[in-house]
Amino acid sequence: MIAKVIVDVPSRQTDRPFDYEVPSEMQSWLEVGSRVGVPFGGRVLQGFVIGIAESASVDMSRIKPIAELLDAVPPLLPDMIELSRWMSEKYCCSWTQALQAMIPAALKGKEEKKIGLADPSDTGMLPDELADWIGKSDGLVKLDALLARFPEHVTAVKQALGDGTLVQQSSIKDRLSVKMVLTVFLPESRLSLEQALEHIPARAAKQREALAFMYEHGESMPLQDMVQASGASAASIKALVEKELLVLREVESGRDPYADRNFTRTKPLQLMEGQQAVFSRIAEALEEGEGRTMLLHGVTGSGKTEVYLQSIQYCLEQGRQAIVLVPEISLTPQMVERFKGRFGEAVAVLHSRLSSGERFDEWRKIRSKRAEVAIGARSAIFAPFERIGLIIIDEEHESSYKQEESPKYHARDVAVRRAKQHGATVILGSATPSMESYAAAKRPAQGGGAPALLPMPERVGGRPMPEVEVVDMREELRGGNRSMFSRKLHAKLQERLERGEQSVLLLNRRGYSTFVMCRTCGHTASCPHCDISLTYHQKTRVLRCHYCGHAEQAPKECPACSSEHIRYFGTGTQRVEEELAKLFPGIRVIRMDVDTTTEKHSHEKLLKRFGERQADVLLGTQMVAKGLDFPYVTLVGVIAADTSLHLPDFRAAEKTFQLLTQVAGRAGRHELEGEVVIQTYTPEHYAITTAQQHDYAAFIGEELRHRSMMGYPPYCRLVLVTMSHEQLPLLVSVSSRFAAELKELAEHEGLLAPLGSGLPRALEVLGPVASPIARMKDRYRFQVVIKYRGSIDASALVRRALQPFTEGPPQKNVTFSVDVDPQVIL
DNA sequence: AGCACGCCGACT
DNA sequence: GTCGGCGTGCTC
Repeated sequence: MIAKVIVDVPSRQTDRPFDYEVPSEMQSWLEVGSRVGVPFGGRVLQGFVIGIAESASVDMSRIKPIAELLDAVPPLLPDMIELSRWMSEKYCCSWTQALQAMIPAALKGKEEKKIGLADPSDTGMLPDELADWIGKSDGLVKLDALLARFPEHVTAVKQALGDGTLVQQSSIKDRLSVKMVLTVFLPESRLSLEQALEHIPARAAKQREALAFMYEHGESMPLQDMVQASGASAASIKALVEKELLVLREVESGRDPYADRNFTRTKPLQLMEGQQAVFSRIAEALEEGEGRTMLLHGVTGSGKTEVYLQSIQYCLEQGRQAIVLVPEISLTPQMVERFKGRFGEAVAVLHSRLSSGERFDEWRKIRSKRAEVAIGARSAIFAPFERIGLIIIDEEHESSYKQEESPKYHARDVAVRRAKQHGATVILGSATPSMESYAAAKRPAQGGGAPALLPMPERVGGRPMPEVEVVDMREELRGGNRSMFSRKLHAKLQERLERGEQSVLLLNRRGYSTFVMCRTCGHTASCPHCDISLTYHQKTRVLRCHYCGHAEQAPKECPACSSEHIRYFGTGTQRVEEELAKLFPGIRVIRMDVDTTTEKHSHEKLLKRFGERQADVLLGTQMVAKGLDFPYVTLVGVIAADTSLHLPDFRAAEKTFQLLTQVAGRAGRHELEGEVVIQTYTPEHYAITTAQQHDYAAFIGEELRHRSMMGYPPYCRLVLVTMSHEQLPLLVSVSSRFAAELKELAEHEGLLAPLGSGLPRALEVLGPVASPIARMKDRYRFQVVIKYRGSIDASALVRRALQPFTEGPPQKNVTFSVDVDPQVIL
């Protein structure tokens, strides 16, 4: 029995199956999808079994046996092997990268070398210390631990391994990094609270409080939580520990963060007419089970989530499982609560804030069939279910569904593919669908029938869309108002303050713009290794590069002209905050931006405070636009709508429209009516006028016209190839040779001929040109963009064009990075 | 990706 | 005369 194994080396030369003999004792356990440890080029590596065959495809004498089987239950299912193959082809990544993306990080095994004496009685020429050390730990010791302990004996160890005194044994060790958390316990033999309190001085009120709190709460609690919840200081808890009234111990970090919470079970709600119509269409598709994709276009507040919940219910009743993808940012405890409330323990939650152990636990819940619904961010699309019936992608237009590291997959596209394998239905939900999805849904389906578009144009309860006012800031300036607040927004904020209602202010600014500039000569601090400005971190007064991590002290004087007039440009939100404080003395503002949300959970904490009405204004960047639902928010203000409109990105208008629509939907979701004020310098731009009217159809009409004119998606597709090297001349020559190779291949396939009647070609190769970030980590970067129409397999073309550069020996140090369907090309 | 095998400069 | 530099080539 021969296993075809993909070995964990992400290089083009090893990106193919290798044959291994399956030892007889493994034969009944090993399956397609098993994870194994195999000898490969003198070491042991992790690999995935992608196939099982009777005989090998190379000479038997070269074949080695599998060293170990790493899991009792294969972490991958056969359909996922096929999916990973498809991914590696479509996204031009190695097969092992695609496979690795599908399983939790905890299952990324690494080789661990151990050594021991070949003959326990023969220590050969080993120094005594070494022999003692090895002898003490009955048999085998970790090689790296030994070398760390006796760095001076490296050569002796090598020699002993060479002459056979020592033997080496390798195995694959999972990196199940377990986080330990300081936890407070009640002592096992404990006094009653009354008795215990007698041991505490009467004046130590904090200690008494803390103890009482602990008795009330139960057995144990993480120290951090205890401090927060009881208001006791760590010092007073320490005092209690010293008195042996409490015990402090390190325990494995909170597995199943939701285990101790009681979710109130909810029943399906009565669907409104609009919801019902959509639900019936989904139920139909679920009945058919033909792997259809449908676009649920529902305005904000139209009750999409209830439709999701009932569709999932329907799917589960069919005996199939469901996956729900949401953008990371909206995967909040409230969101989780809605799903757990309906489906209880059958829900597994996967998101990046879990520790790798917690993630692994949730994943195992799915693999062992204890969960039937998986909800999570992008990578939850790989939830190891066996019979998927429904995949829901909420806010499908969100760019976070695209992974920016290899494999650079788009969860939406992977979902469509995976659904085909399972005959599952895909629901793409959004108030502002992406151009790609909308165009695809409008296209007549392959099998004919109605377009796969499910509209939900009305809000639940017939609540009106909020009134949106657009303020022309040029007018304000002409009227002598040089503040960043228009008179209208100022007046409305004042009103909210007087009425005790809340406001959300959005400073529409993509990326981080905290930089340093000399006001005398205009010099800006930039990274010495990358062509990019350094980001200023106010707290530490450090300038840092986002790409390579380079950090330096913020200068007191300009390095170029020695001027002391250095301007620190804050996040922008800081300036708005200052201005708010000036205009409305005593106003309580919560600022949410990269500066205030770096710490874990800070995001949730800030929102929680706002929800508890501890502030009048929530001020922030993009992140305030997503998924908030606070009943007392009756005003949403956009400080400057056009900041993202004029970026050199063909999606700038789409992103702006989505953001404005999204943020406008935050107002007046409950009894109180909401108002929205958008400030802009280009009030006539269609992205702004259509957002004001809540008119997606008008926006998309105009935007599609532009895209068609300029030849951008969805009228074509793109592949971005970025090459990098330390030496510019070499990079220039390699990148042009690559572009030439592409053109030659395309020419040969007849793709470069004009399509006739003045239409452009089926495929164009643009570049090479310097990348937008022309240098990163001391490497120059050039890019080539492939623009193509129709059903050309551009990935295959790129892979073929890449061959001479990866197989041949010359200049193999030029690294190629391929991004299929890139989010940004400029 | 590693690690081994293989041909040319500064050291005991 | 040897140790070791990392250039190319293979790994079932």
